[in-house]
Parts: sequence; C-alpha cells; structure tokens
Amino acid sequence: MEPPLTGYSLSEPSVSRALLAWYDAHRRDLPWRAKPGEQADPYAVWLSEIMLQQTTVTAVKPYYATFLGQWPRLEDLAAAPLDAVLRQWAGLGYYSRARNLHACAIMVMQRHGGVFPAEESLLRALPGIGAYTAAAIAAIAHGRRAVVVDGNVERVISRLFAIESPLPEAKAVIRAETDRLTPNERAGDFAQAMMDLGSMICTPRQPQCLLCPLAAFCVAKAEGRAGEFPIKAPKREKPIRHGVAFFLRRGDGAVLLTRRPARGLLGGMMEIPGGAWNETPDLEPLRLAPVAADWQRLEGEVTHVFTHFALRLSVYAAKAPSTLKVPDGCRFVAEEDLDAEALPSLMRKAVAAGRAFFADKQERAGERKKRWPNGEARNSRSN
DNA sequence: TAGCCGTGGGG
DNA sequence: TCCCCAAGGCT
Repeated sequence: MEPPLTGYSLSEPSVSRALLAWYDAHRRDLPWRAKPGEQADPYAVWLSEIMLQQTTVTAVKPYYATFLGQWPRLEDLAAAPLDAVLRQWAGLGYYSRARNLHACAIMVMQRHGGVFPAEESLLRALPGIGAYTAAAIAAIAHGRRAVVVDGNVERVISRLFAIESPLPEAKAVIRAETDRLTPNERAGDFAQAMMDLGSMICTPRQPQCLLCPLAAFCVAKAEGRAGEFPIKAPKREKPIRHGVAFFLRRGDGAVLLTRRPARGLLGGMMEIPGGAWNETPDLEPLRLAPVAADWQRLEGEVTHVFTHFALRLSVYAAKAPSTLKVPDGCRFVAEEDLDAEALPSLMRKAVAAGRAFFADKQERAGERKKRWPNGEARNSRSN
C-alpha cells in the first residue's frame, strides 16, 4: 500500500489544532451546549447525552426542551414518578434509557449530593452511563481530559487512518488513535468538534472532503476511499414476528390499557392487551383476548420495525360489554388522556387503528341513517 | 462477546 | 420500498 500523501505525522498536535480552529468557526449551536467561554451545565450535558444515544439531534431537540421545562433541575427529575418520565420519553425509543435516567438522577442525589462527579470511574458506575457517556460528561461538563469515542469519532478516525479492520473489532485501535489525538486542553471541545465534523462533513455517505479541515491528514481521502470507511461486520437478517392486540373501547371512548413488564422490550411502557409475539401467527388469536366480547378483526396489520425484528400486529376491536369487570392489571384510559400515556410508537399505531375503526363505523352508521333512513342494508366497503 | 433494545428520516 | 443510520448501554 502506498504511504499517505500527507506530509504530516498524525501524532503531532496539528490535527487537534486544525479541528479546534474549524470548530471555533463552524460549531453547531445546540440547546444543551454552552456558549463559547461559558461553563457547561452537567445536568444539561448528562440529559442530552442520554437522549442522544443512538438518536439523532433532530429527534432529541423537542424531548430535551420538554424534559428541561418540566424538570429544570436534577432534583426535580429525581423526585418525579417513573411513569411521568416514561410518558415524556414515549416515542423516543430505547426505553431502558428512561428507566436508567430516572434511577441515575436518584443515585446522584443520594450518592453525590446532587452533583455529577467528574471522575469517569464514578460516572461509569451510574445507571445508563457507559464508557462513551462517562467520557463525554467528564470532558464536556467538567473540562477533564477524556477519550471520547462515539459513532462519529469511529467514522472520522477510521477514515483518517484508513483502518481496514471491521467494526466492532477495530474499536480498540480506534480508541488508541483517538487517545493520541486528544489534546490535554479543550478535550471537551475536541470531542464535540469530532462529533460536529462527523455530523456535518465526515458523514456516513457522501463525505464532504473538500470542506474538511482534516483533509490534508486523511489517509482515506488521499486514497479516494473516504466513503468506504468504517468497514463493518456483516449483520444478521431481521426475522418477522406476529402478534395480536385487543382494542377495547367503552361507550364513552375510554380504552383498556395495561402496563408491560418493567424490563425488556418496551419495558414499563403501556400497551393495549395482547399476546406474545411469535414467529408464526396464532391460529386461535381470540383465546388471547383480555375479556369476552364481540371482537372484530381490523383490516390489514399494524407493522413496526424494531432493532432486531419486524412485527406484524393483528388488531382486534370490540365495544366493552356493559357488564364488564376490568381485568387485573388493566385500566380504562379516557380518550382525551391517551396522548399523554406512556405509549410507545407501536402502540400509538395500534390505538390509532382502533380509533379509526370506531370512527369509521360511526360514520358508516351516520351515512346509513341519512341515505337509507329505513335501515336498508348497504354493501360493505370494499377498500 | 454478541444479542437485546426503538424510532424516524434520508438516500 | 428497502436499507442504512443516529452523541450506546446492559447482560
């Protein structure tokens, strides 16, 4: 392989200097980010870092604003009921983050007097804070020198050095190279600069090498192969699972909900009752119904794609019998309160399908009354 | 260590 | 439509 045409040694501080100069001119203005010269708020940094785990800035912004508005300080969040946190988190995904966020807030209050520690090892011991987040908080919120490696850094470094080994195997090498490049001063800005670069210039597809402050140092760019990195191990294919869910609606519009088990998939979140999700559709789905009722199968299926499988959810709807005894662990939620519940996106789709079914039914009944006042039968809709 | 754990946007 | 991806952590 030819040597890179850089003329620089990557162990020199040239890289960090070039990057920080670029950052000072082009840094993103983000709600949780301190203005130049200001001190970052550890609570804001922590909250944003948890939300940003595997989640885009665009998706995080409204949630961050809501959380900070409702719980302006750590002690407010620690004092909140877990369900209130789950409700506000609903839709953002990876719900263990919300559970750990709440547990972490309580733990920082108890163990650290409400102040986030600056030591990585202490941060690392808190729920939801792993190697990346601990380093990020230490560097960004406390000004410590820490080696911050996230997905952006992995991409930038793997291109800078044209690392041919695939992820995740290459993680150790990438960390070592990041360590060598991380400056003793402004380590937090260096980390954020790497992330801004990865987000704005050194993007996964179509990297903008012509605008890159590190182009002169980049081996992959010199080889015209920037877009090929990072090399990744092949991923497994995604299986399909099938499930059933039951939308039970009371006359006043209230809907029967229950809470999922505290851990695991969608842990602690609300759902309409249903059965397990299996690799084959259930042959007798009605035996899974929470109550006996006149269940009608909705047309089509609610589909949802999770990280490691795709779900096809068959939804049944029924009007709650007047004599109904509410099943254990379930409760009716008023129609106007559904939006505020801790319903994950999948369940919001299922609820929307159920509500549409009843709205459509009501509309059909109205049409019949208007156009066929005698109660004459009408052909069923055929969409 | 590798599988589990969401969601929505973009190419 | 489909596939890829995003400031990872936990077990």
